[in-house]
Amino acid sequence: MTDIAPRPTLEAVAARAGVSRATVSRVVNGAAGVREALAARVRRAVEELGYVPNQAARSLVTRRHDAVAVVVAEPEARVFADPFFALQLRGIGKELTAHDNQLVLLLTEGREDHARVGRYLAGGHVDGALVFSLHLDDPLPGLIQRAGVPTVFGGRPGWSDGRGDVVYVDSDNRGGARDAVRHLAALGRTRIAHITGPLDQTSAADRLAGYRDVMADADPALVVRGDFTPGGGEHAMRGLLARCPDLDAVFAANDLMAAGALRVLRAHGRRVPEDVAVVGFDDMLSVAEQTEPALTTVRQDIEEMGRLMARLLLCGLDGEAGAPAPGPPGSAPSGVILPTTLIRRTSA
Amino acid sequence: MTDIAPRPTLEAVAARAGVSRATVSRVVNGAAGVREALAARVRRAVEELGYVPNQAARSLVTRRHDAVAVVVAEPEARVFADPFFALQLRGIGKELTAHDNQLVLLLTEGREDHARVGRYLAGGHVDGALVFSLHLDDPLPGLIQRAGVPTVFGGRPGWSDGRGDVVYVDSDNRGGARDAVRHLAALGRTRIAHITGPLDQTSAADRLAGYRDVMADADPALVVRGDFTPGGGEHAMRGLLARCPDLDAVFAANDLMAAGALRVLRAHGRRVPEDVAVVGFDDMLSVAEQTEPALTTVRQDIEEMGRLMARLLLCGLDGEAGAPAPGPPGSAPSGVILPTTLIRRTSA
DNA sequence: GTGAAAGCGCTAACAA
DNA sequence: TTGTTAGCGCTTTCAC
Repeated sequence: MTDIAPRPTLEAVAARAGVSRATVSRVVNGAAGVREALAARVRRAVEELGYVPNQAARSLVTRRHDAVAVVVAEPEARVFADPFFALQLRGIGKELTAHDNQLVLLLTEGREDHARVGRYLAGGHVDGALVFSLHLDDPLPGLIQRAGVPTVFGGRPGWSDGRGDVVYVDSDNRGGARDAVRHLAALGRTRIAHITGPLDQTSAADRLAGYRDVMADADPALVVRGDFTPGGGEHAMRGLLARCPDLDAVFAANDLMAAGALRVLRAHGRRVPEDVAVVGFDDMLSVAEQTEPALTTVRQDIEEMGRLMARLLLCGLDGEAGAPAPGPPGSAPSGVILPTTLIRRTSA
Repeated sequence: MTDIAPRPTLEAVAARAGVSRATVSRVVNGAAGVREALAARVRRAVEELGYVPNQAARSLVTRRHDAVAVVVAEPEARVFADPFFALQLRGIGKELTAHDNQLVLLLTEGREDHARVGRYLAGGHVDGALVFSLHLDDPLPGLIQRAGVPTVFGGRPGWSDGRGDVVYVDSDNRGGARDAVRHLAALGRTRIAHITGPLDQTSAADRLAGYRDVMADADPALVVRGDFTPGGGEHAMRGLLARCPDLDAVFAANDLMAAGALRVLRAHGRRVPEDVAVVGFDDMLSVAEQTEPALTTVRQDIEEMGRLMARLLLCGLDGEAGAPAPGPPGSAPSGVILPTTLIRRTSA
């Protein structure tokens, strides 16, 4: 611990420099209109006293905190296991830092924590929030809305249909899925299966929708539900193989499940891509490049998503109360959809 | 974004409840000495108005924030890749939450960010800091000390020799290493090699010291430097095999490197544990249980370390200025060392 | 038990 | 250009 040296105040600096508090404030905040001679005196006093502005006092009057909360409604274990978040966070961090904003990471490990997060946001600690991983029935959005904190969501919120002004950033999950399935079809595959993610997440639902866009009248038995984990992918693949032994392609809703599916296919003696072509989603390099064979997948620019979320939030913050997105004023729910690209490797 | 509804103040609640601000404050903060009837009226007013205290105003007077910063001086990528941090963070999070404190995660990606972190801490946003992953030459401790923020370090700081009042929590790296090497010796091994971590981290240095405690006059060629990564472990193992083909045991300074060493040993046709016994350090389950053969290793209770760090910090915070650790007042550098245990699996 | 009043350290009109 | 002044919303003596 450290000695609790009473930190010098603006007042003290002013006294030492022989000026008024207002002048010191101007210098400290880089406002124009202070004669250089005085400014120098002030800066020296600041230096000598080791003055650092009291943020609480400042925030009390400016109502700004230059801090943004990132809320991840997901148990920590998953957050840290998933390179997805790491990348997204990096994008966010870079953008925030560039605008001199602090990133405050709020972890929640279960529902009990949501109230705490709600209180934190409502307490006016931060200027805005970036919120991830909402499931359909999540109470957090409600809490946040009530807290009145400007928010940008990561991924299309499931309930965006109902409510009004929702800003979010998402990948083109549906379009990407369509590309993946079309690619398989172009390869001449006709029995194309789909392993979905948990359908209470819009990303999973949208990818399924993309699959259906192309495979409008496919055998329903070809669609099986997964959970975005490798184990889930294995399980789903086994089920698929049992029900539809004649399948010749699989589109998995993410790379992790595709990796699981690949293992099961091999164990069952199916060659990839000769017998069964496989496409994933995410282009999570640590997975997609390591599988045997390397995975053809749909790439999304995750870091850019993060950066964009931060930019959108900051930009809305600047524009005062409303008008967050660059869209026309009074425009409806504004989502920004980032494009995806199919990355061809060897699995399809 | 959301409409900027002017949040109700204490004043407003007081007016609505027909009492003074002081009374509302008392009720809101759970202070005793308010007649139940009044308290009920106040609570109702709070409810109706959706009142939430303005933390900036509160902090301005109380000088408390009920928030603790966790500073990880490590590129984000590593933080999120390493289950070590996840566990530690979980421990910290649990303890902080239990005491109604917020965890503010400060990520740094390179030296440029250190100044920003320093400013943040000095700005009085948090009551204290938990700091990790310091390398020997890190400038952060200096910044933090100057910021005058109570701090607990994760892992023994390299410079603790010089400065005074440093509180830290660490595993018994040296003792654990001794146990590991003694175990190998007890198995009858005599040519016991050691793959170290980066020696500018005290954990690595301490483990090396433990190895030397037991192998005082071992062939220096048996010690080779690694970097805590699997690749580093492989590289080190190859070097070892080339220099000392007669080695019959390896103690790696962490599980990741042990896993790499195991791969190389297998590639070279050495059987584990028959020809070469291998021991790791950490007991990182996702690694140690997955290796072939399963890894004998030194376990440290990482989550407990995190919890303890938080407890120490909070406890110091309560005790006002000084006396952080439970040690006698005026006691020197207080480090808390957690015990380790050897976990026997099949590799040794 | 309850209220009145004095700040916490800062910014932002407004005056000078 | 610089200083004066009035708060920001809250806690906390100190009277009542």
